[in-house]
Amino acid sequence: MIVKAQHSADGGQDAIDLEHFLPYRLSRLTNTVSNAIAALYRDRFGLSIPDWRVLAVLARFPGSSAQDLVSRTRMDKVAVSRSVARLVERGMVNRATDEKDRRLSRLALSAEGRSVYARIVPMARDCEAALLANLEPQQREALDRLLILLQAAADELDGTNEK
Amino acid sequence: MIVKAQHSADGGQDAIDLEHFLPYRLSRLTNTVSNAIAALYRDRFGLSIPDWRVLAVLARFPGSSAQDLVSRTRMDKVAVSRSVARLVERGMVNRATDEKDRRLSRLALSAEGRSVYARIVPMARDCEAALLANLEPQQREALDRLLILLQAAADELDGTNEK
DNA sequence: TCCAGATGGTTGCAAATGAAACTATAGCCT
DNA sequence: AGGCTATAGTTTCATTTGCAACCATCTGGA
Repeated sequence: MIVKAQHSADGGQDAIDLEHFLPYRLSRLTNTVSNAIAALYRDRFGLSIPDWRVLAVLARFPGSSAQDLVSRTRMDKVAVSRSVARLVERGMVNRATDEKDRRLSRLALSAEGRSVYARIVPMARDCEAALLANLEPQQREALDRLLILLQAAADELDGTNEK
Repeated sequence: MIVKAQHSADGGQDAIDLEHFLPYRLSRLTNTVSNAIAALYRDRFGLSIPDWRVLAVLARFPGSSAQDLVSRTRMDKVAVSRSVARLVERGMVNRATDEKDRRLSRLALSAEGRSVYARIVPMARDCEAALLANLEPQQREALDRLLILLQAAADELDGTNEK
């Protein structure tokens, strides 16, 4: 049984309805999308979303270091370290120490990694296509612009609160 | 040092650039927003985002049961149970067993809870306003429509993969 | 050359999260 | 009434996550 809405003591104009609260809506949307995709990768290939991100970057930028992965995926460096370890372990990624600077690893997909990646790409594309299926071309452009603006505002917000 | 983009063996037209991949962009945006907000609530009031969501729903729907909270916040029932326990513990929420059905709890904000809530609402509004600050009114409407469409598509996607 | 500080990356630990098992109560069907 | 099934909510346990401490290597300056 769902309780009916009620106004708070002072009239309710200062209450917030989660359903219309932008951060909540974004969070809900992202969670739904991520869960659907995560299930897909996990069931078919035993990969997590972080794993997939690492593969995607290495497919495009072979020879990246872990630090490159951090900046390109915005993942935590610990998460990158662990994903890479898993993928090396499973033979999808090759790691070689850079000869010039022995602190960094040069990472790249193995043949196996490329093969897995090639099989995932269509699934990822299909997911994206399904999300966008009901949008007109101009709505897609609008979405693109909005996401850019929102991300910029969010970065601003994050930076402001920081210190 | 950032490695330059390279094409994969088969020409690269089947590679995915994370920066333009919608699920990744959504995830990134949501994480930025959530982290900024979480820091705000945590620093000022020691509340997590789940806690805040419970407060928000109880402010608007006093007398909700835990189950009502689950459907209104889309949180996991375990998360709801834990948030409620914390909030009761801290004196922000009152719990009473329903007399008609002794399985359910009737939850409501205490005076303290209302007071905390009243102080958080302006912060939440400010965050939302900051996000939307650079959007024209018609862009905000477009955003609203897009979020509805995307959420519907995401629900569809989720339901399809499910079984 | 050698030391101090910076950078790349991993490990350890503690908190957050989620699935599944469990307890308690209710409602239905005979 | 008795028992079966469903629902509300909590607890337990395994996994994930993130910070901070850590080790290794490099770089620049005395």
